[in-house]
Amino acid sequence: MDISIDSCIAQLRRNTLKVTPRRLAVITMLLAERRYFSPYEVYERLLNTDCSSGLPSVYRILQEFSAIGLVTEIERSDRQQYYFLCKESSGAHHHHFICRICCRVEPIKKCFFDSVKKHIETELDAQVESHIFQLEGICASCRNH
Amino acid sequence: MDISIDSCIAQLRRNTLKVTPRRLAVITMLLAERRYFSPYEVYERLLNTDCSSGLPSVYRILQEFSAIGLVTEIERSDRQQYYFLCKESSGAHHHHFICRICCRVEPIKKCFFDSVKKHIETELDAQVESHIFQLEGICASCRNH
DNA sequence: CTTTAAATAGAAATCGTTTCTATTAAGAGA
DNA sequence: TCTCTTAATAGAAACGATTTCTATTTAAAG
Repeated sequence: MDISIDSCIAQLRRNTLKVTPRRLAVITMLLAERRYFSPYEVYERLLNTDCSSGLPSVYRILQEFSAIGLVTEIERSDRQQYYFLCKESSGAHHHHFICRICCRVEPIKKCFFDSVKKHIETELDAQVESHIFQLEGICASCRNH
Repeated sequence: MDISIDSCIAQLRRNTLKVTPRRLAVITMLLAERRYFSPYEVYERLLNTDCSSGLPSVYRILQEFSAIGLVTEIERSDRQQYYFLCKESSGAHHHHFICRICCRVEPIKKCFFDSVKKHIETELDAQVESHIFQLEGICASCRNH
């Protein structure tokens, strides 16, 4: 099943979050452009539209969306918040590739962690519980350009 | 070669950083306990010693150390700064395992990235340039307890 | 419609981090 | 060992991302 405004609305309802114009505006924006945004960028984009939100509201909306898995947070070296709407909406564990040119994010279907976990646990004699894995580079579209 | 106060001092000299009591105090502290610290924690520990530093100085010292590769920064979900002194001082690319109990950090000798890079590049038709990889769990010492 | 709890605005606070300026001290050279 | 230059440090202040607070508005259940 592909992600759409309707599936997002359904996800809000499933989590008893009200379907408000501001929330829809944020979702619509994230759906239109599949890249990551800072809360301030979202705020800026919605300014001067009929569904602009205050900056604190944007923060809250994005945090709520993140809490229900509607959006995903990524890691950046500036240690600030960035969110995007992942096309891999199934909720299955996966990782992301971020294009440093266009800031779009691609899900990586295969997680290689299981195959190396045992090696690492043996090497360290530790119990590995979680991992962070994220890739950066240049995406197909930006390369052919 | 193992890491020691002397090898740290040599590294300061190599990078024309002066060997000051405050810098030595930070190094000594990080050497004694191989876990990660926030700048504030370092500041706190040095308070009421003969080599205490102001908080801005601690931030600067840790940033300088990080810039010359003497300390390493880790990622945490609270998006704040944390540094530790890695026993793997060779400078070769490697990753880290963080114990969520004792906050100690272990280097992982083998990086599995090269073996999966091609798979990912083929899957995405992208050029992968860098990656973040970090593990968390319970270390050997904390498990046997 | 009414009602109620959730959502939002906007101001203000918070807090990790950085900047600024005056002072101190490391260490190179005499 | 002494002097001098420049880097290091202290402490106050600023900064800026994020959160909190309170009053107001609104979604949506009944």
